[in-house]
Amino acid sequence: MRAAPTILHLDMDAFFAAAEQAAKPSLRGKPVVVGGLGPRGVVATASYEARRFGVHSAMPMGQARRLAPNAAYLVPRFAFYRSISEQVMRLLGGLSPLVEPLSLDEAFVDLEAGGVAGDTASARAVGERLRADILATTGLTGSVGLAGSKMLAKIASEEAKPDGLVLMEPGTERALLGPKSVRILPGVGPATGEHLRRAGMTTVSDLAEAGEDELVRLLGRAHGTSLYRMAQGYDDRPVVAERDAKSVSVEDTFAVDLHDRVRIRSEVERLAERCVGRLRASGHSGRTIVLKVRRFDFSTLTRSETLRGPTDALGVVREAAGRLLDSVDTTGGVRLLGVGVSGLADYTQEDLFAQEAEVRAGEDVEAESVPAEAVVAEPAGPAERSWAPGHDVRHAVYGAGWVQGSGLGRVTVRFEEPGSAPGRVRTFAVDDPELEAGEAVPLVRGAGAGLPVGGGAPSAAAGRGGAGLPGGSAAPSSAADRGGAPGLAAGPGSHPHHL
DNA sequence: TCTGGGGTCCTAGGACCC
DNA sequence: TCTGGGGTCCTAGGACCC
Repeated sequence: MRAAPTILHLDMDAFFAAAEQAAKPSLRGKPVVVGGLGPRGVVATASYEARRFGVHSAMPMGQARRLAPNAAYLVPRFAFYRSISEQVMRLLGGLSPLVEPLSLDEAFVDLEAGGVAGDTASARAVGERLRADILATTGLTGSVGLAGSKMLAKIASEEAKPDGLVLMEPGTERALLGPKSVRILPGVGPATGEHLRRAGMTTVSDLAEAGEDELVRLLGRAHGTSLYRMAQGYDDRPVVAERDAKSVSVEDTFAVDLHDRVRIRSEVERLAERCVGRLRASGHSGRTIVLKVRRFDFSTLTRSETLRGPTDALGVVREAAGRLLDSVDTTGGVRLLGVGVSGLADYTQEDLFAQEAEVRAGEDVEAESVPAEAVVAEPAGPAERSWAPGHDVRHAVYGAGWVQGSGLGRVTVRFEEPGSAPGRVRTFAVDDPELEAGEAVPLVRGAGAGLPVGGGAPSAAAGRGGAGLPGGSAAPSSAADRGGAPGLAAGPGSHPHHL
């Protein structure tokens, strides 16, 4: 808790949806929903126009479509968002060495450690200039909160949304916080909120009045004490730049429940491959293998096994996951499977135990020598389609555009790009030889320099020559996006945020 | 067309050890 | 020979966050 509001929290406004609107002129000012388009998809981000219809994050897509039938529904393009995120994080890095990314669109910055602000006036000036720089560099708006602690800075940025800045003057926090709902405090979700409500506490000042002992009795040691402190506006957590990953996991929800035991096993094996690909790409090995199963009725269970030493060997992880599956009853059907590795070692190391097990398992050396990238790039989920809505394409005659929809052997493309006027729509056969996957066009001319969208070779900034990227990154499939490995593998040390 | 995917942290019980 | 008390590791589950 410091005397000057020098902790900054940045939160990009409706990030995924705003990025799509910036890339697609015809969508500006219109409701846009980004999320899974399969039968079991949920909303990742809704534009502010879509929110007016009641659409919000984590809502099932079906419900969103009922509320906003005329919105544009797009599949997320993580590689594209990541490239924008890197531009933003670079701007933050110019303010301070202490930048703590929380996700692609959110971060804390310690302005005091950066020596760029020491009082209210300078902090506000830095925040406003940052917002202007972000707009100039990316074409997108972000909201800024400034306060003397992380918690208050985050609450401030929430109040600033959209496209604003709120500075909480130290000394005013208790008065500001007191009347607000307990739900604004970090760590108070639906369950804790309901728990507190049943105990008669709905506002932050209710918590402060209840006292620490009462909160600990209700919520447990850790949660109770931290909530009591937060309710008084007290929070001295430092901004931490680098945090070590603790686990790596992959999971798939299937369009229809799986019943066939053989199919379930093969899916678990494929998940193990993807998981190991990601594990290796991040330069880790791990000791504990976790299998996750969500049944037809949404009940979820995990089974784990801890090895004697860390491994990054595919055979070892696959065998362990298989053993864990043996202990799970799947009658009734399975809607989700996941494989994870935790207990990560700092670096990949030679592991005699793992190699031994590998040999016993009859692992063929060939599979082990497959590069991690190749494993990750394998076609993934059942939801993969050739022409996913929202993806960039290029037509030999009409130029750059994006997929508006496809089906019945046809694909509809709108031809426009960030700097153009809203474009018009044309329809082609899905196998039209003049149509190919395209690369994302930089949102701001000249601002995207040195920001390869897929994390591959550096590409010319404003240049959007047809075959700029190798097929792997430019493929319409979102496999590379979903894997996330290219981004992780691309910049050793330069990307403080993990996926 | 009811509920994604990737994470983090905490709790609680049992095993095991001193 | 009627019960201590910690500490650590492992497993499973749950809440929460974006």
